[in-house]
Amino acid sequence: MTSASLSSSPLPQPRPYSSDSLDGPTTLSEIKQLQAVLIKAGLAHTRPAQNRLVALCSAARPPDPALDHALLLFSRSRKPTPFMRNTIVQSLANTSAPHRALRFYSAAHRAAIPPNHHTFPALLKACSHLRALSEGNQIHAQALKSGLGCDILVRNALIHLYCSCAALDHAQRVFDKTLERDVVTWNTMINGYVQNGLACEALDLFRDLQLAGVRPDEISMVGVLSACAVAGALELGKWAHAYIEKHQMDGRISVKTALIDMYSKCGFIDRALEVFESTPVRNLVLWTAMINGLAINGSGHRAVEFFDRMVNDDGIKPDGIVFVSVLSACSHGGLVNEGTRLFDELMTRYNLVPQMELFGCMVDLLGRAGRLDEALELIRRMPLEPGVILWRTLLGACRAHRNVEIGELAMKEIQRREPGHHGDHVLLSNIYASVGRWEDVAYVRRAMKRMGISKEPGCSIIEVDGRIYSFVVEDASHRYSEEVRAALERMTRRLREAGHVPDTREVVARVEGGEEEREEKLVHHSEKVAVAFGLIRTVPGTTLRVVKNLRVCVDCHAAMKLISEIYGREIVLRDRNRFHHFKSGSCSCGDHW
DNA sequence: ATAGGGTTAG
Repeated sequence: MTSASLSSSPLPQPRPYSSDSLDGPTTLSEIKQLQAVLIKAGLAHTRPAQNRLVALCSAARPPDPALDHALLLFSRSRKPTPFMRNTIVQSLANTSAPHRALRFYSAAHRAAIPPNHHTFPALLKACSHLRALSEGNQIHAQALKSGLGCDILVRNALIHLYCSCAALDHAQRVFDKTLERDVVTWNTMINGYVQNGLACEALDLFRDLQLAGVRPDEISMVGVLSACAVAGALELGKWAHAYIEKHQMDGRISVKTALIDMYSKCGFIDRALEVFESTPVRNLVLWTAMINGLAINGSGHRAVEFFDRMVNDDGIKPDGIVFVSVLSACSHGGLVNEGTRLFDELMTRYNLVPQMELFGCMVDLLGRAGRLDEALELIRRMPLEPGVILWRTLLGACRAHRNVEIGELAMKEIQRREPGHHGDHVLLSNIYASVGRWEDVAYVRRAMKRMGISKEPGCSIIEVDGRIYSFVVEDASHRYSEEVRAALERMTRRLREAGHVPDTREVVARVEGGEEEREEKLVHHSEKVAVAFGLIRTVPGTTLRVVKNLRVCVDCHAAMKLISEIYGREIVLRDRNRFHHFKSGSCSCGDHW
């Protein structure tokens, strides 16, 4: 094969900037041309030619037709090579039907064709995609039996498998027993922790990587940035950014994407925009990160603007994911008309079939805007069987708009599908509380107790001097240090002096507990403890950044506003869904969350 | 010679 033989066909041009190109190197028709040339030259049946053709198929875009062609080549081959076989397993593992990889392998296994150290990573990858822990365990056992259990590729794939299946203890065990770790080993474990929401563990592991004298690469840095995004750790994220620039690792679009995501999720939207504007070539994922950043930081109009820019200026076709972001921007910003327009275009202009999540966005959009009847109508008329999440979204909207009637209806639907989810009962209780129906509040709480439903403990983290401190509400005052206890007491006193009246409507305390006990619970809400800690550990005027795992309660929200005023501090509080920027006594969310 | 790890939502 010569390059001249393909010179008339349009070969993919080298990308000027990004190494994460969206298009594969070759199309199927180019592969077929090459194959024709090889046949004419009488080389088509040689091993290198067959290997090369299959490899090209597996790298082609769009992959599926090329993959079928690879399977054809394989079936017609008189003597398929292990390379062909492994490449096909690999490609099948990366499709939307990864179990085909396992089936393909079983056929070889039955024919007593031995696997090699490239077979197992591909099979394990298929299991990772399928979250198939037991199949993965079997393959683990086979790898050990084949004597390939020590191979670094196999071990890395095993770590990846266990992380994908949320079996972090298994992953950690394989990691610990892997003594000759390479950078991929570290990256797999770090990203595994991040993907399971364990940011602190991921960051600790990154420090271990450095202590072990391993040089982090771009993917290590993506992992660190994701961890910072999860934890809301801006200072560490800035450090990582500086490190990336110092070592010239900011060329990849995935690094830029991770930076945008990190700054957005740390509430530093201006820096996210700077990174975005400094990126010359943008793809869908990068745009999505930016649009989502605008969405969660409350810039609804700009999110829609960026979405239009992406489509019109860059000619990028949106997918379901970016639609989730832009529609959630619309619902937080109350942009009902824009949201409806986009939802229509989703089908008419982009030929996408809306999935459940997108109906969820629309229910949220209508519900938040107070158009509860329309939201209910949409759920009833949608072509899919509405999932529990849609009803839950509607229930949340009923809380915001104090609608008992539709709220009760939504709750019934939820209970039929998934009883025992604590948040639903809390929401219903809050709806009753918001209209003063205290007997019903008490009833819900008794029901929760009877059903043995407990509340997920609130947890807040705050970063001070590059270290992350986390505070969990469950074990109240006796677990705090003397320093934290005293700080919390002082802060509570100052709040009272400034006229803060505890608002216990959203406290789900034991019914027999009196008002005093419920007020006491409020004091110990984790975001208050984190802020009290931040107030004493940072110099006056420093912005406090807190990340909470649950939605912020009405009392904490009011308290934060007051704290921002009396202490002259900005507080950026990220809750389960969104940001609250407290400044001079008010909040960016306009008290709607 | 070719075969591994990463980014966006919920």
